[in-house]
Amino acid sequence: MRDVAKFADVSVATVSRVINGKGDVNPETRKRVEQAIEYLHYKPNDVARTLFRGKSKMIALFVPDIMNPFFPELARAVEDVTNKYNYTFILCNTDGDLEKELTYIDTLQQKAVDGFIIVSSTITDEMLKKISVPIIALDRFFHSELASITVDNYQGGREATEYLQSIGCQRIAHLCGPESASNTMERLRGYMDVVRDTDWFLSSYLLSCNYNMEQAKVMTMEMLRNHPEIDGIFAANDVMAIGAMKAAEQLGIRIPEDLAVIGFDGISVGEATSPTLTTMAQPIYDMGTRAAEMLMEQIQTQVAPKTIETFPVHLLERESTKRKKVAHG
Amino acid sequence: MRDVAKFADVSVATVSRVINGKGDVNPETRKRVEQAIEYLHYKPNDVARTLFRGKSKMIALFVPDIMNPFFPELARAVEDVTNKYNYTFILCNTDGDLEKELTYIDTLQQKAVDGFIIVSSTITDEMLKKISVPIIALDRFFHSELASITVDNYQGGREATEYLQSIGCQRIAHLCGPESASNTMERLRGYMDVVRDTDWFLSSYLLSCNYNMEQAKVMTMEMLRNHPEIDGIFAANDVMAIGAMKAAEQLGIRIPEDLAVIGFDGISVGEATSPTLTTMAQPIYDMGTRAAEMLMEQIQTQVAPKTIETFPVHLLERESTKRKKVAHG
DNA sequence: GTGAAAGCGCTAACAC
DNA sequence: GTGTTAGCGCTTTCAC
Repeated sequence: MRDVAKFADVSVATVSRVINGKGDVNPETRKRVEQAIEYLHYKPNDVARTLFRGKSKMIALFVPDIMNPFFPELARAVEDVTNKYNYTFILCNTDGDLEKELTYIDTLQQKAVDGFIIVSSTITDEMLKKISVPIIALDRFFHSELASITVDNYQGGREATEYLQSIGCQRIAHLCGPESASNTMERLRGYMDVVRDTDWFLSSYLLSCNYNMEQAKVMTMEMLRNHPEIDGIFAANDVMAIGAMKAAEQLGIRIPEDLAVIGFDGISVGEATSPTLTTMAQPIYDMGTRAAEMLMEQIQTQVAPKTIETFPVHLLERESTKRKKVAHG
Repeated sequence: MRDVAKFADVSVATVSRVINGKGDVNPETRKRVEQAIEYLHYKPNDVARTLFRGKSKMIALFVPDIMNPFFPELARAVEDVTNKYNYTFILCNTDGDLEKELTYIDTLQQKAVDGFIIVSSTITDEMLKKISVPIIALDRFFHSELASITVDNYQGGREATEYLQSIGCQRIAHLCGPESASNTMERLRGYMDVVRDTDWFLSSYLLSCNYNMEQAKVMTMEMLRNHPEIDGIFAANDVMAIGAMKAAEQLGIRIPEDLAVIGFDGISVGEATSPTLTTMAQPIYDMGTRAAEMLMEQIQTQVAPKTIETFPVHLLERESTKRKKVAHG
């Protein structure tokens, strides 16, 4: 910058004015400075700016694990928005581990990140207190004091279950995610409200699986052996639904003829399985976009409106439930 | 920091010494400073350190698209290593777009990132010249002046093709990736060296598909219609292999009985399809780890040894090729 | 319209 | 063993 100033025969202050387009600069001077910048290939040092401003134009996204296909799409959406605003995007895998989250928070705040978007089941007040910049909860709800973007998980759980009924399923099991995650608990509630008062419901139709495919497969296999009467499975995410389908396949149970399977999320892998997976699709990319936009707004305006936004889910009917509709009941 | 100094009744220089463990500090003074730090919850400002040092302890990974399941695993590996070294990890989706890459390079160097790991087919000398920090090419080779981590793509292509022959395939087609990518060109060369001199090979058995599932499906469908004699497909990545399987399914062609399919990469989605996908598996996580370790080393030692490392691939035999072995020829 | 100078928070000479 | 100070590269009052 000093070089530029010298070259254009002005002071660094003027160079700064030109770069930032702030303050009045004589058009001729401006031109001279611009040429000097061009000629010297000058690029402002962002670190120095950050030091002065206390803002880095970086935001971070915390996800439990990027290897679950749900999250790359979310990450992609956030990155696209941050690019639009000329921000830099930092992705952090937390493994759902509070320690890791806390470490990331410290490190990143020392680097003056301007905001956080967090997918986490382990958000604590301690954690929130540490964070002095805007923060948005995504995919999982924490409490009403924290701005959040989620889908209507309860409604989704309900619809998925009712849909299985509507295609003729008489015994519907549910694969639930980890208890700590608010989203899966809501989906469970939706399921329970449909099945609780039926004459067939058994508590052993309810499996707790940690959003994990391998585990879902093993547990489903055992359940289907003990309960051959099950003719429908609602899995709380697509990855578990795929595990359930693998289990059925291994047991020689046909999908969808003997057993209908519906997942939750709408990840594109669901199109790659055979049969393709019916699912309650979330508008994943839109949610990521919205969360990022909201964060940008909070960063720019300095106000945190604690908005709670809930997106709808929609039924994506594919092969794993494609039966002729049957009258039932 | 001034607050800490005041509180501990020392100068900022001493505080700095304590924090960095450099220079001699009287044990008692040290203790006092440490207590002050503790008491005031002091965290050093990393931006100021970066400004002074010219190094940010951040590295960036460029990938074409995080939504291809191959890359999350790579990204995960890199992140794990950067965490180990207390570095911060920045993920960038380039969409294979040179403009985006160039923009990222500028932005990040202004933020003083310490190194780059780049998965790209569009690396240019112009790009390399812009980068004044260590850089490693991953998954795709550029030229011998640039350190790189790849697999033996030629050997993999060869083995995949020979394997299809060994299980009795008589007419083997190949789905190729984008011409600009060195990896797919090598796989193609491996395939060609096996089939070129056979009496059955036709140039129309060779399809160019851009690593894209939808496109692979459409093109495979057309090829299988025109060439019902094809009984084996080697796809240059798993995503295209899945597209090919979808195409076969839609045409009522049975896998593996009528048509054997082998992919390349070894992404875990290959286990979720049915039939599960046979593939030439790359040690994805190891490659990511190695690239990151190599970068860390170059950053620390300031020397760039231009190492070219080639990892082996191995055959992962799954259902999409599970036939009884047949004598042939 | 432009320049001089202070200061963002830290580190590394250099004194003492 | 510890304090003083210059300076990393930038922005922004405050004079002129």
